[in-house]
Amino acid sequence: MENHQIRSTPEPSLRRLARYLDLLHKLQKDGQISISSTQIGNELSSDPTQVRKDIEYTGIIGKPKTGYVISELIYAIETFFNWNNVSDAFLVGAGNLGRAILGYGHFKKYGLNIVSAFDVSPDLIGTEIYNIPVLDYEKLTNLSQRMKIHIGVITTPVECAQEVADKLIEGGIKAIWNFAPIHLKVPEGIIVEHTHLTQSLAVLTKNLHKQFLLDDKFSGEL
Amino acid sequence: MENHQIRSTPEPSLRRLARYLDLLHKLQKDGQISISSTQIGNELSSDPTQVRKDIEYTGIIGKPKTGYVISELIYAIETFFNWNNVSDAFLVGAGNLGRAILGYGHFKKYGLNIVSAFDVSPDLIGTEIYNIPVLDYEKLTNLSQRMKIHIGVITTPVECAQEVADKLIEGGIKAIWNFAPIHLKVPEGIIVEHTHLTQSLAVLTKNLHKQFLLDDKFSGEL
DNA sequence: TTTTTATCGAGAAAATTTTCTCGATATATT
DNA sequence: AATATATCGAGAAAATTTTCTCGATAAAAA
Repeated sequence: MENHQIRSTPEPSLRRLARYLDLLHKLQKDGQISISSTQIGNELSSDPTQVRKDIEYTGIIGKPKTGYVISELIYAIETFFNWNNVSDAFLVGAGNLGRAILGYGHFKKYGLNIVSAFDVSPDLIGTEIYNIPVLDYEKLTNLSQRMKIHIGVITTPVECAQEVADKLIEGGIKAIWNFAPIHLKVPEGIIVEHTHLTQSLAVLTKNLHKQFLLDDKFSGEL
Repeated sequence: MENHQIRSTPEPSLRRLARYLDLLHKLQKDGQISISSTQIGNELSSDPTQVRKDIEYTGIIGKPKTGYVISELIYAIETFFNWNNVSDAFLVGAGNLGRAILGYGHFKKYGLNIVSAFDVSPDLIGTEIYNIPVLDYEKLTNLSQRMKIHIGVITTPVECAQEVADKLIEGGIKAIWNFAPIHLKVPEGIIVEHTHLTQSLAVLTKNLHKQFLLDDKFSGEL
């Protein structure tokens, strides 16, 4: 009973694959037909071998000398992430960030279709944001059960995030994309992806700090 | 000339440290005085040894049996990231996402103070968003030079991101927080932190997919 | 047609990150 | 005061991820 898990793709590879996809869409628009790992590496400042290893996870096989056909590679990555089948999702918390996410119309290309937003504010309930209706938070559990929604996006203030998560799970949700800066406690088998911007800021400021030290200027200030 | 680099903190550790800080602020508000790596591990479902290793990077030393004094640990993490010294920053692109970031008032606690936003839209120029003035994009380079701004946040559409980055660098910016889904080409020594939500979505959907397969339901659909 | 060149894929090696182990020690309990 | 307990920090071991090496091969050039 040691290790029966499926050999799963490393998380860094998953993140890089998403970036390759962005690049591929762009190059395809520019009319390019095929691409090598070397070129991807050049474009994204990463190592060609690593690019090949990442791409291997999608199952596609390239050709020596030419690399991969862009359209096939796009299809392989999308299939790998199952982004050809779009999942409906609910978003809870129609504040600034929620609004920004509702306004970003491209998630459908990444398998996510937000069908309703929920909020407690009477001013918002009944309105539409970018054609997505804002409904009463009280109806969340009932609706997600009836509509068989599997993904919930939490963009509420941190104080209510755990309660919202509980409600979502009660309504049958399987995966939560959490933007509130709190670690959600969820039962086994529920997926949580925690996206908090201060984490990125931590990396940014630390690197900036390091760079300043390397530059040997500013050292007095730091 | 092999490896003269400063032994730098792993990026996953940086991200985790930011999460510890969130937790510590919360527990401090609840009146707790000290905390052990075991408790942090329980709260965030991570390994106590890993928590200790992460915390070691900040230089603080804990006590057996009791752990760390929360206020001291907060101070140590903030100092580690240099978040006690707030840096002024510019944001370019006052659309949905830009607005959301301007509206999130807590970045000051994480060392980032956005002093102005920039946009090309005449409707926006001259207005204020959450008390932050929106200025004409044309004035970007000039102002960032004069105000000695070192950090730029890009929340424009993907098409203009590279051009904006070039302008920011021309204006003397050292670090860019990029939300546009494109790999920016920048000269050596410029820090870029690329935050793109589809990367998180990649991880989320892949895990969800895997979970569904484990559950052995839905396999027909997938 | 033969040679050259660019790139793939696979396995090995290196580097990094996480997890394990354990002696030391501060606090609580007997 | 002596004993028990929880936790730290440091070094070792394990696991994971990245990078290197190289034979095979498809396309282009000679």
